[in-house]
Amino acid sequence: MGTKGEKTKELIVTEATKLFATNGYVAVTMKDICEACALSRGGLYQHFSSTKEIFLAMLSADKKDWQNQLNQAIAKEIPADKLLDYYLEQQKKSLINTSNGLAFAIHEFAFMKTDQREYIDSRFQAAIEILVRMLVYGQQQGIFSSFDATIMATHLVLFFDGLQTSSPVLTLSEQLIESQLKLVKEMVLKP
Amino acid sequence: MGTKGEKTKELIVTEATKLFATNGYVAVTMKDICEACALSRGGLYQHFSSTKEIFLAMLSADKKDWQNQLNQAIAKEIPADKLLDYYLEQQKKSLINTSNGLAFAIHEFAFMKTDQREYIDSRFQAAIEILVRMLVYGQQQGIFSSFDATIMATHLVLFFDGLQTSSPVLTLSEQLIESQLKLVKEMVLKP
Amino acid sequence: MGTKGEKTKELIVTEATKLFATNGYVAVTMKDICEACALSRGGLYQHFSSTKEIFLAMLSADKKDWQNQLNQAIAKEIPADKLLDYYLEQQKKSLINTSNGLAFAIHEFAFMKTDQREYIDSRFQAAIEILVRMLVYGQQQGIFSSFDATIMATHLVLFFDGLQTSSPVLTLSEQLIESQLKLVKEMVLKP
Amino acid sequence: MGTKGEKTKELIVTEATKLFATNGYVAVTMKDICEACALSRGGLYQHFSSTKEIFLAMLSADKKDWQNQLNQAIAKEIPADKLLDYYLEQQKKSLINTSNGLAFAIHEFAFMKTDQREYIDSRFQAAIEILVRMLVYGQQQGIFSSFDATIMATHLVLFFDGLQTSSPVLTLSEQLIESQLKLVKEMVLKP
DNA sequence: AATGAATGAGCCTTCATTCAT
DNA sequence: TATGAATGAAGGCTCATTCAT
Repeated sequence: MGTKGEKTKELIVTEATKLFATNGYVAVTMKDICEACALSRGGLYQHFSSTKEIFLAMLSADKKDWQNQLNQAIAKEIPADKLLDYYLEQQKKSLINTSNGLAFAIHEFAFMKTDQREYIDSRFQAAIEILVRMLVYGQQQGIFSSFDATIMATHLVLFFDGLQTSSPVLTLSEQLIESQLKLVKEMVLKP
Repeated sequence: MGTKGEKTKELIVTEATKLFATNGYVAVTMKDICEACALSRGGLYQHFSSTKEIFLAMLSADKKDWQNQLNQAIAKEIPADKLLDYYLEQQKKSLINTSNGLAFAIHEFAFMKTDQREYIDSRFQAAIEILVRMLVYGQQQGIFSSFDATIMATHLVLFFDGLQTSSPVLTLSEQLIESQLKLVKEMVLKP
Repeated sequence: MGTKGEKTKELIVTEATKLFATNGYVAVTMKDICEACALSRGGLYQHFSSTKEIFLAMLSADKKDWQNQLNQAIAKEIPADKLLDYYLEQQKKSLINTSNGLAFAIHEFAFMKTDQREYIDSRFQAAIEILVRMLVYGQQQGIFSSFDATIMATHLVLFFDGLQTSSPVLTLSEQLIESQLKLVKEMVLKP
Repeated sequence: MGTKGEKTKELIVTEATKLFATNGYVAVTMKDICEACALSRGGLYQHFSSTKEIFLAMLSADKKDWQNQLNQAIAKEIPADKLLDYYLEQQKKSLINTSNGLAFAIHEFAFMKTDQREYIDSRFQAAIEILVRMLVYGQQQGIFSSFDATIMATHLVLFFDGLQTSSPVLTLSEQLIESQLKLVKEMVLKP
């Protein structure tokens, strides 16, 4: 039922997420988070003792969102081409979202905290698995071209990763994004 | 004839590059660079007054390398498929190179120093242009599939960017890399 | 009821004032103040983030003292010649006070921080106004000579300013000071 | 006949004087002077090994100017009231001169370098002596009021010192300066 | 739970000064 | 004489972290 402590924790993660999205991982200090939450030093430390902890808390919350997205889409048994559209739509949305620095922050986190590599690897694998499931599903329905689903999924994950990570840094036109999404569709769908 | 000052500058850029490749951009301090060069604080500051300056010096040196690579490959008038192989080979090399954190460091730099966005944009555009030239060349020779060269080039640049940036973070198997390169070849070459 | 923070702030201003009086404005570093207060770097910075801030805090405290002096003297409705004596006495006191470097420190501060000129101007004006009030008062009582009160007040303020500022620098004999005060009296009082 | 070395020395003193007048004494670094003279570090140190040395060189050059001014005025045997006018005119000139920070710089120097107190004292005495000579001369001519010449001279020197030192710091109107000069005249001249 | 004062470490930056050339 | 590379010391500032209240 959400004790006060839990609410504060949520507040912290929410505010910190904004900061990470805007400034990346390393640049965010405990002090920044204190200020963003209007919390004192001691108050913050009561709940988390480092930005790393907060970042991890954010990631695991995020993961659940991902899984939910997947579950919902699969549960609906939508035709594969609609699923693809949905997937691309999701990617587009988070590309356009201004505060998309999160993708970058995650990279940064992974780079700095080598001890978290396993965790990052598992996220990567999870992203691929989801796509594989979708691609195989489309091939079974005869809608998608024949290709090695794992290889293609990996390709797409890496591609979108590049796109997401570059988006806060490069000026990517709406048109560029559209044409890239169209290309992906052509790669996946049967001609 | 290479004054003492110029030599020191080169030394600094060289040592700093290693540090950036290993630790990313933000994590490298002027102090680190001092130590790596066995130079005193003041000695370093005589030549560069911030890591940003050093990073930019490194980038512009790097840019020249890129241009040289292009010029050499084009000058040799090699058949398009060989050129593609060469390109993929280059990508693979820098993927396997342990100190490939540079790709990440550049992203980090771009993210932090928003005032350098133009510069980063121009690097991105330059990378695409090179590829476009190669792709069109292959299409003229009838070796490459018919596709919009600019869109495909953009796709590949973003994909390899994702790959390069992820490589120091994820455990990418040799096999995974190979299969991805093969996929790219299939996308580009006529069946 | 005087929180710990406020007490520390007062301590800082007190100690810093001593340092400014002894060494002038520019020569005093945050480090010096730390040491004088037996406070760590961070501890000091919690309260003030520059010597400028501390100096301004000191000045505003000082200003109140001035105003109080004025109020007290005026409230007592003392005859004008006694008021003059009191004023000269005050000047003499702060001349003899060893740590009178404060007058110099204020000049130095004003010279360095041109953005504080308004503040310094207002202090100058305030000093003149106080004197004008006293001089007019004495003229109304028929005790002071007839002169333009503002011009004379300005003259005296500048003169005492020169005297105060010079006193830590020049070896001014007791006798010299006495004769100067006597001269001022002759200038102001009716023969 | 002005060797190269002497010319460089003069250049250094000239440029440094400008810097002192603008920034005061402490704020001027050897580096600043190097740059102002377009001279290398080593080049500057060849002639002077500290700002203190340069400042002293400047002061002694300045002293000669003062003496010359005196000699010229005295030699011309001008009536005392003209001499007074001339003196006041000189004061006014240097008050209006923008770069009048020199007066402040000298105070600062005196404050910091307590070991130079004797030197500063002698300057003060010299300034008084000059005035005394003038005042006595005027009294002998029956043009000046009767007052203790030494005391009045001291008063004027301190007053103008306060004025000169305050001028770069306070916004002193032309009118204020005029009225002060007039007051001084009234104090000195017979009614 | 929360506050905010205090500590101490670490990096940044600027200079005076020296020295080989 | 003059150059400019290099040193090292001094001070500035910001944080993570702890602790008494």
